[in-house]
Amino acid sequence: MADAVTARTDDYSQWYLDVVREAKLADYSPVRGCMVIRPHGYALWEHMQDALDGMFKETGHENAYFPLFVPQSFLEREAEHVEGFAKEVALVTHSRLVEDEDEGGLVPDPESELGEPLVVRPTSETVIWNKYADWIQSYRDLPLLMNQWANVVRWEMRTRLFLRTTEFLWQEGHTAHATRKEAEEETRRMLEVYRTFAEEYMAMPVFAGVKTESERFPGAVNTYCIEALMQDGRALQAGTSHFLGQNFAKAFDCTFANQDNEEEYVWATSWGVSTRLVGGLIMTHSDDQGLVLPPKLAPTQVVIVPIYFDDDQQTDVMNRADDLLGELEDAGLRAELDARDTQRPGWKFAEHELQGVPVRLGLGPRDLENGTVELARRDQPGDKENVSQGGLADRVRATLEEMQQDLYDRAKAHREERTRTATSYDEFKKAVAEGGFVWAHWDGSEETEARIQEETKATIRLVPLPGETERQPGEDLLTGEPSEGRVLFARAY
RNA sequence: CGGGGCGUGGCGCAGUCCGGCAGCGCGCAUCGUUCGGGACGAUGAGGUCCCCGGUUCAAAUCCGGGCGCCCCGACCA
Repeated sequence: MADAVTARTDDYSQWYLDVVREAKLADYSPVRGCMVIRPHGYALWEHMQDALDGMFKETGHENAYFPLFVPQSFLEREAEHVEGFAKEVALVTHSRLVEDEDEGGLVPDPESELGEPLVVRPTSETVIWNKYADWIQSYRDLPLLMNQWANVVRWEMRTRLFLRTTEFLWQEGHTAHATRKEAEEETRRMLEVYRTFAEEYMAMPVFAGVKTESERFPGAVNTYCIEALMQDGRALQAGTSHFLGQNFAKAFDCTFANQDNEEEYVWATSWGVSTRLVGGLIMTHSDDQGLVLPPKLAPTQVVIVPIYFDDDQQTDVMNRADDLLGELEDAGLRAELDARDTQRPGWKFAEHELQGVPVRLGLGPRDLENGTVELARRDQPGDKENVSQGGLADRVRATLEEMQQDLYDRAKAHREERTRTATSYDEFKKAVAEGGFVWAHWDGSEETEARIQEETKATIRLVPLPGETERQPGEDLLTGEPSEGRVLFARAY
C-alpha cells in the first residue's frame, strides 16, 4: 500500500492531518470548524481526563456542572472579559422554528425571540461567579474549589483539528479564596499540576511562566502558562492558570465576611486544559509511520497479533495468545488481542503502527515451538526482538516504562537543540525563522512586543517564573532599552 | 475577513480547455489461491457529476447566479 501519511519534511501541516485521519482520532463535521472525535481519539482524551481528574481531586477540588448558556448581560459585567470574548461568541436568539410561508423550509419563529439573547459559553467565569456570589457569605465558606468538564464554543476564524476548533472539550477549574496570597498559591499550584501532567503523562517537556499583558486572559490579573515545542519548531500553549484577582468578585458582587466581620471581595482563580492537548501530543512524538503515543496515555498499551497458516495452527496460536493476554491484563496492562480473522498480520502491523500502540507482540507457530514472542516498540520502527514467553508481563511493563522515559528524553533533547539565546536582533530573527524557542531581552513595552511580532511573527510565549531561572538584566535587542531579564519568544500555534 | 484550491460511487482522483455511452485506483461483497510487514486472481455491487437557472438535438463539460468545504495569512486555548 502507498504511504498513508505524508512525510513531515514534505508538508508538516498535511502530515498532521494525515495522522489524525489515519489514526482515526477525529473527522470533520458537517459544521465548519467543528470536529467529530472518534472512539480512538476520545479514548485518548479519557485517559488524559482520568489522570488530570485524579490530580484535581488530590489537590482538593470537586467536580460540578454549570450550564452551556450564559445570559448575554453576564458577559458584559466584566469590561475586559467582554472585550476579549464578544467577537467570538455564538448566540441563541430564538427558541423555535416555523415553516416559512413564502420560501418554504424553516425560519426562526419571530414570536419565540428571547427577551435576552443567550451566549453559548466561551468559558464559564460569569455563570459560575454569579452563583458563587450566592454561595459565599463567610470566610467559613472559603476556599471554594471546583472544576468542571465541559464543552465550550469560540467562533474562531481559522480552525485546525484538535488545535483550534469552534467547539472544544476542556476542563475549567474555578476557585474562590479569602486572600490574595491563597489565590496566587492556587494559581501556581495548578500550573504545577499541568506541568507534571504534561511531563509525566504526555512525556512533553514544557516551560512554565507568565504571559505578557497582551497575551493575558481577558479579565485576569495574571495568566500563567506552560509552553511546549512541537517538532516543526512552533510553540504550543498547553495549559493556562489565571490569577483573577477580585475582578469577577467585583463584577458579580461576591463578598464575604472575614473573621473581623469586615466585608471583603473574594479572590479568584481559573485554570484549564483542552482537547488541544491531543494535538500537542501528536506533534510531540508522532513520526512518518503515524501516531506515537506515550504508554501512560495509550488507549491500548500492548497488542498481540496472532500469526497462523492453517486451522490447527490458528487454534494453537489463539489458545496461547489468550493465555498471554490474560497474563498481561492481570498485570494491569491495557492489552488487546487482535483476533480478527478478516485481516492479515501485515495489515494489522501497519494499522497498529498508524494508531500508535506502544508495544506490539507477534505470536506465530515458530514462537510456540521456541516459547518466544516477537516484541516491537512503536518508537523504534523496524526493531524487533524475540523475547521469552515466561515473565512476559514484566518484560512488557519494563518496555513501556522505558518507552515513556525515552519519549520524554527525546522530546526534551529536541527542545534543547532548538532553544537558543539571541544576543542581537539579527541573530534573533534568524533563530525565529529557523523555528524554535528563543530567549531574548525585552524592554517590557507593549509597543516593542508588537513590533517584534510584526517583523518576525514571533510572540512572547512567557516571562519566566521568579526564581525559576536566573534573570540577568540586559538591553532590549530591538530598542536597546533596559531589560529585567530574557523572555521566551517563538512562533506559536 | 483577505489569498489560493476543490466540489464527479465510501475515499483519492481523471474527464471540463475542445459538449456526444460517467471512467480509473483504493476500498466494499462473493469465491478460490494465499498468510512472520498493508497478498493475488476472477466475478460483482455501488452515481440526483454541490445546488438553481440559461444555451443546445444533446451539458459533469459552455454561460449566469448561489452554496459548501479544505489549505495559507491576520485574530485566538
